[in-house]
Amino acid sequence: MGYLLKHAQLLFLQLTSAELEPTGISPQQWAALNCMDEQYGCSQREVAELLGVDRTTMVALVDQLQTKGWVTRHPQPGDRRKNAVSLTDEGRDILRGGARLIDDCERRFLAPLSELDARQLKNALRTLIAASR
Amino acid sequence: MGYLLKHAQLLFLQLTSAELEPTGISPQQWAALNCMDEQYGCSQREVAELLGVDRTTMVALVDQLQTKGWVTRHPQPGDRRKNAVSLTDEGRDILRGGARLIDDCERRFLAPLSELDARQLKNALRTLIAASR
DNA sequence: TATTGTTATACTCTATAACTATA
DNA sequence: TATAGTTATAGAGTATAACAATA
Repeated sequence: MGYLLKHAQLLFLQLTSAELEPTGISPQQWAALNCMDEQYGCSQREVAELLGVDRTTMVALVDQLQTKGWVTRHPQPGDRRKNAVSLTDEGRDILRGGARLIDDCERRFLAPLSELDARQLKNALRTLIAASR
Repeated sequence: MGYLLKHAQLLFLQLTSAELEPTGISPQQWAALNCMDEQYGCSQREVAELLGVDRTTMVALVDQLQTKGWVTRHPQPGDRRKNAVSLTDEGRDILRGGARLIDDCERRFLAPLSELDARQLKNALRTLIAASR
């Protein structure tokens, strides 16, 4: 089981990394943009929790995205300790472009399986992850 | 898909790491022992290939296992560049003990799924990995 | 010339501890 | 006293380059 999960994960990561490489964004950066878009105006802390990374790791991640001009930080009005992170227009473009490429990766990755098997695989993984909380 | 694979892999790794911790062996070390046992007398290079790690990484791995007295290195008679790695009696004991613990982890990990779903999950992952070669 | 094992080195990803500013 | 963000630092885990021994 350990071997299967590790190697499947590595294969998909390599696929998406290669596909996103020309756009200058990493899979992790894309995942961060995706969180920020879905949860508009949420704090760095909340994005970190959704991604499952440490809040110190999040600092560097947001730094990178800010340097590229894809996100902005502003103190939240209600609680000035928190940085609300939100996407710029260019960030939204990058997010959308990346989503197309990642969807394509997923289609190719799952191509060896029937549509039913692919759906069941995703459901099984979702069940295992949800059960561990 | 990336999220699902990454987090499922991480969960299982944490489970096995914690379970093996008292025995002083890591999941990766156990996997190495398992390869060496199945492919008796094979070279470091071959084990590295099966595990999917670099040959330089393999050196440190075998160093650790040798320090603990679980494996031995001897030049292969046919090709003296190669180190045949094989398990000591104690290494075989560790391998067997670890196998019991890992089986137990897998049972607990897959418990939220029906037996059929668990079997299909493993088959799907195997298919995806095999298709990528 | 190519391959195996080795070493030294560096890079990536991540977490821990200590600091600041706010609450 | 506790929390959000930050910084510096250290620890895994990994790969790259160069070298010796062997083929």
